[in-house]
Amino acid sequence: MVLDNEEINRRLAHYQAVAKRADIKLTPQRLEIFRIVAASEEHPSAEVVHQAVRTRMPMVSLDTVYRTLWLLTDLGLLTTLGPRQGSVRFDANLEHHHHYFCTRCGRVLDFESAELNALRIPECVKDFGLILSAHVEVRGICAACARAATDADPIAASPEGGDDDE
Amino acid sequence: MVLDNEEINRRLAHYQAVAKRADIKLTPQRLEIFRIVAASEEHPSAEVVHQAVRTRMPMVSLDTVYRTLWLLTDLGLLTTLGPRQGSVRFDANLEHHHHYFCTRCGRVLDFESAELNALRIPECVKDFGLILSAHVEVRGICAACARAATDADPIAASPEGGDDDE
DNA sequence: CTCTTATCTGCAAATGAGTCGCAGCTAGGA
DNA sequence: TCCTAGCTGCGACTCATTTGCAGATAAGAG
Repeated sequence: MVLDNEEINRRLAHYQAVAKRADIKLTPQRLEIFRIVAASEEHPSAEVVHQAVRTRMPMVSLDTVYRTLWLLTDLGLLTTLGPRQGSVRFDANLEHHHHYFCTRCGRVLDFESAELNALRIPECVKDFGLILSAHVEVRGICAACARAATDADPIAASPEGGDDDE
Repeated sequence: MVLDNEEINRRLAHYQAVAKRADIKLTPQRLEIFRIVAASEEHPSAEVVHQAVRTRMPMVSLDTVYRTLWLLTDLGLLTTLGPRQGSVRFDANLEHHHHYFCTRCGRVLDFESAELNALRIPECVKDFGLILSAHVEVRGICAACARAATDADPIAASPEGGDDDE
C-alpha cells in the first residue's frame, strides 16, 4: 500500500511489454486487476483483489479476477505464496529442515543443512513480531517433471520464463 | 516411507506423552492416524492419510482424519506446509525477497537481505531437480496478534508454551 | 470391575474456494 | 470499419474442509 508510484509504473510497463509479447489482449479489466496487485504490498487473495477492483469497476466478476491472476502468474509477472496446490499438507518431521518443492507437480522434498539452520535473520524482522522458526524454501522443477516435459515436448521443456534473480 | 522404526517409535512416544499432558484421549483412530503421518517422509494431505488409515481401519471417516490432524498440529506434533489459510495469495514483487508470516492471522510481510539472497544451497538439492529460486520463510506471531492475545488473555499469552486455545 | 461422563466418532449436510461451459462482447490487426 | 480470436460474466459445478448432532467410548472415580 505504501509503494511509490515509480515502482508501480515500472511494474505496469513491464506487464504491458510482456502482454504484448505474449499476444495477450490488454483489456481494461486486466489492467485494473494488475494495477491493484502491483500496487499492493500485502499478498492479496483473489477475493481481496476482487473487492478492490469492484470499487472502480463494479461489474468485474470474481471469475475474471481468478483467470487474470493465473494468467499473470503464468506470464511470470506474479508469484504465489506457497505451492499452488489445493489442499493442506502435513509434516511430522519436527527437526529443523528445509523444503524443495516442484512448482509443476507440487511434490515436496526435505533436505537438511547445518549451515542453513544457522541463518542470521535481519534485525528488522524482529519488529514484525515474535520469530518462532525460519527455514529455506527452494522452488524448482523436479527431475521427474523435467523428464516428463522433455519427453512430451522437447522444445518447450526449458524451464518457464519467470525467475531471474539470484 | 523409508524412516527407521526407531524414529517412528520416538515420535509415537512423544505423541503419547504430549497427549497425556494435554488431557487428550488416546483413541485407536488417533493412534493410527498419528502413526501414518509419523511414518511418512512425504508430506501427505488429509486425503492421502485417510486412504492409508483405511487400509487398517476401514471405518475411519475423513472427517476424523482432519480433526485429528489439526489437533496434532495444535499440540505442536505436526506442522503444515505453507500457511494454514484457505486461499491462494499472490505476490507482485519480483525482486528477490523473503517472507515473515504470522501463524495466527496469516498476515505475510516481506523483508530483504542481501545476505540471505546469497544462500548456499547444498549440493544434494541439485539431485532433486532444477532450482529456480530460493528464499527464507520465517514463521512467528506478529506484533498485532501478540498484542491482541495479551489483551484478551494475559495468562495464555506467552508464546508457544501451552497454548491450547481454539 | 463397573459406572459415569466428558470427549470422541461417523454421518450427512453445509460452506467456501476455485473452475468450467457457454453465449455474447471487444481489442486490435487488416 | 470490419473481423475474429480471445475475453468476459454468469450460473452451475467440483472439491477440500467444517459443522451439528446422536450414539459410542476412553479413562478416572468408586
